[in-house]
Amino acid sequence: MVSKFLNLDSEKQNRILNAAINEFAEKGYENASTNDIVKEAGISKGLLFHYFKNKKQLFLFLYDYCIDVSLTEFYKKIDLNERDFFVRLRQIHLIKAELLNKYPKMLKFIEVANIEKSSDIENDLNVINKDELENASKRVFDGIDLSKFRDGIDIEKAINVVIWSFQGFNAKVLEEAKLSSSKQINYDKAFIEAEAYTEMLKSCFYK
Amino acid sequence: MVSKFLNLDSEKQNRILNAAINEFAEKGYENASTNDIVKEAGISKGLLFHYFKNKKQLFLFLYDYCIDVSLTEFYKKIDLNERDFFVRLRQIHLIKAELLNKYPKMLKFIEVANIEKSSDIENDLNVINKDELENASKRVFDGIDLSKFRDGIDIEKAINVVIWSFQGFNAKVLEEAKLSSSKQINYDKAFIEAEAYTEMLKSCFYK
Amino acid sequence: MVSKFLNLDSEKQNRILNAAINEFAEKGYENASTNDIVKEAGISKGLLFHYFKNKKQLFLFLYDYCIDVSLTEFYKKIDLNERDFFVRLRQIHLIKAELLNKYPKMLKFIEVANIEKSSDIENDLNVINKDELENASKRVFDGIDLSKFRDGIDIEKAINVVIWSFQGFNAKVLEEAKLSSSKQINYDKAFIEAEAYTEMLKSCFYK
Amino acid sequence: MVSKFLNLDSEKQNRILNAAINEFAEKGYENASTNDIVKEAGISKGLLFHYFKNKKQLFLFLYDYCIDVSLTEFYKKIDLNERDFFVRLRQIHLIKAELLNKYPKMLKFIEVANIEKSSDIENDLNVINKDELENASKRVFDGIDLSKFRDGIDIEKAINVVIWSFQGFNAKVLEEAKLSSSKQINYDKAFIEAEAYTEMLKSCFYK
DNA sequence: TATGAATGAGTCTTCATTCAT
DNA sequence: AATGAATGAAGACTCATTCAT
Repeated sequence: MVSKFLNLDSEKQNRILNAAINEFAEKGYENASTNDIVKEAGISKGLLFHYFKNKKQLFLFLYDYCIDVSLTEFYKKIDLNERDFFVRLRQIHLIKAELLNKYPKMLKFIEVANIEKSSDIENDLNVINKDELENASKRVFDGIDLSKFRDGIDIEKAINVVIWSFQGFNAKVLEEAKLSSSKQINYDKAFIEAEAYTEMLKSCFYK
Repeated sequence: MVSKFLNLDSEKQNRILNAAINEFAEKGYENASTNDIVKEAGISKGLLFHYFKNKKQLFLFLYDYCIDVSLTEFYKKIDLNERDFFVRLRQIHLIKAELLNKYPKMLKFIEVANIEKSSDIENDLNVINKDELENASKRVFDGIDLSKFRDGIDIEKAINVVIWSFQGFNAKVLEEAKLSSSKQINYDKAFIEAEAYTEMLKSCFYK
Repeated sequence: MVSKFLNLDSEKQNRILNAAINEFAEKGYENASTNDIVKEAGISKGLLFHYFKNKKQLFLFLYDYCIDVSLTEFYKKIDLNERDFFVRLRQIHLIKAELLNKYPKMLKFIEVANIEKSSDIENDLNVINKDELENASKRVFDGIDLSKFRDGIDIEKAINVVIWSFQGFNAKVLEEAKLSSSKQINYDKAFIEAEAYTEMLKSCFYK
Repeated sequence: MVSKFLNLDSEKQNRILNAAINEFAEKGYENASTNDIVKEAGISKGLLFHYFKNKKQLFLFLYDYCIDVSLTEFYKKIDLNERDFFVRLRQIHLIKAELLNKYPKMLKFIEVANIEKSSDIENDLNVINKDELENASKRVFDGIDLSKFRDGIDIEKAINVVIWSFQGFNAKVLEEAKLSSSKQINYDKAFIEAEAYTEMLKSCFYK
């Protein structure tokens, strides 16, 4: 069924893909309207269900697709020869920002999908989650130069602390942007602050 | 209107409260069914709308209610005389765990509400968010003994790193539980690990 | 049941009466809300149904009541000694205008009731219609001096033509007011025009 | 949306049209039930709203449709070469009676629509009213031979008197039928009476 | 392959009416 | 007499999904 979809000329394929990703990203699973998707994609009601047996399968397919595309791009861009952990981490964040720029809806869709509460979806998502994302986040730190870390330190934990710190930092930046009058991220300020955190954490965990 | 509800005998009040919190926590705003709520609460269709003029007002009331109840309990339990940051933080997490145990759906509801995408809800929620929660998270660290922090360190940033680290740690514990066969949190292991993180961070930031 | 209502102190009686007449006049039978009536009257839900077994009975009672009150006032004001048909007719219209001023909702209610399509109501209304209004419209022209009419004319038909003409004229005045910018009746102009019609019809039917 | 409806095979189109006109004519706008309409038309709930976005749009469409159909038929039948006012007027009433026979519900619907109090409807109706009906009622008396009227008479007023008289006469005939045992109009008697009124008015206003 | 008419269970909400107090 | 909590059928409308063409 889905294979039929993959044989479509890519222009139509993309129209459908974009329309659907957009709709789900904007409204979440339950609230997204297949009606609006076909309208936006310029195809008929029946055709969508010709390619995807139901809304759920469409959603799950899109999730797979978005993960694939973004991970592929991600690994294309990352420089695994860079062995310094903090430099690598900064790289990762920069690439994320690039992807967010290039595929804003796609990443929003992934985020929305991971939050999705609809019991219809939740279970089936976890399966893919494990297989695809888990080893992705491992590979991302392959080949890091561990000798730079202070002796006696639990390196795994240290790495986690750094990663979590930057997760938290990102969330803070986003939240501040949302509450600001301009609703815009102040990238310069954020970058300077990020460097300060980096220095602090480096002084904690590096020799 | 809501005042009518508050005059109800508390048994029925609780049945309605629990049914509604449960439903919203499980399915989110849009997908929650007022039909299912009344069925679960064992009341008639009309009665729900006798107390709450519509689904939205019910949701907003519940949000207020849940915030109130959990913050009240939180401040009743927290010992603001404890001035050590790490001890205080451990306290906070333990209280959170307790509350999660006592009112599992309530906290899930709050979380779900804060994520809610439904444009119907989003705006009205932010207002309450800011006023109530913002200064709550400030008070929680009132009276901390800052003299214990290493000289020359940016204390605010250090505190953020610790908080974010434990946020990440908690998420990891939950995720691991979800993927485990037992679906249960292994509290002993988690506690030991948490202590290790605490020690590591203390050695980073404390004198 | 209704007799209970009539024993009420007249202040409360009036509050209920006015609230109900108002509501029905404004929204018609089906669309009127008993909820709004009790709210406006400042009484409880139950009390209304204590006095009137249901919405229909309330409506029918009000119809009776309004007909009674307005007819009573009407006969109190009309001068049955005036024997000239056209003078009497002018009198009738002036009294109608007075009543409309004094009891605007009441007359609007009667009008709305007579138009009412709700099958629930329609039949039961006709019964009262016949008994009460029929002989009212007869008495109104009691004692007219028929000798003033041209010989050989069918007086009944002539009278009908005059009555219908003024009915039509009134409707025209109202319609013009509705479509005008001020939404107000231009009474001066209307009066002059009415006199012209009167003269024309007099010259047709009078000796 | 409505265009979808117009492409329907006319059998089903008519089923829907008749069911809806019937329901609205019988119960008025607010009280009419879309449930009953689809039941009567033998279509599903969803289909009605596939063609008409809501109850209001359906009602407004029907109004347009009914006006169109009845005016078209009316002008097809009327003989604008007949220049005598009274003959023309008789013609008009005969055609009305025919239409009433052919499309009883349609005309009742139009009447009901013009009376409609529902604020939802009232405004949107007036617009169409003015444009369509106003100049219709003018054209209907185009080309009347005014030279037949008595000199010195206000012809416009005279015409109004005649029109209003027959309006009143029609209402009387209908009312009498409603109150009669047979509930049927006695056409023979009505015709004779109408002729008598015609003669009387002719002798008033014609040379 | 492609269409879009058709379905009907489901949505939230209203409202006249009842009844225990 | 008076209250107002409680009912549940009915209201308009939505939407994923099917199917004849």
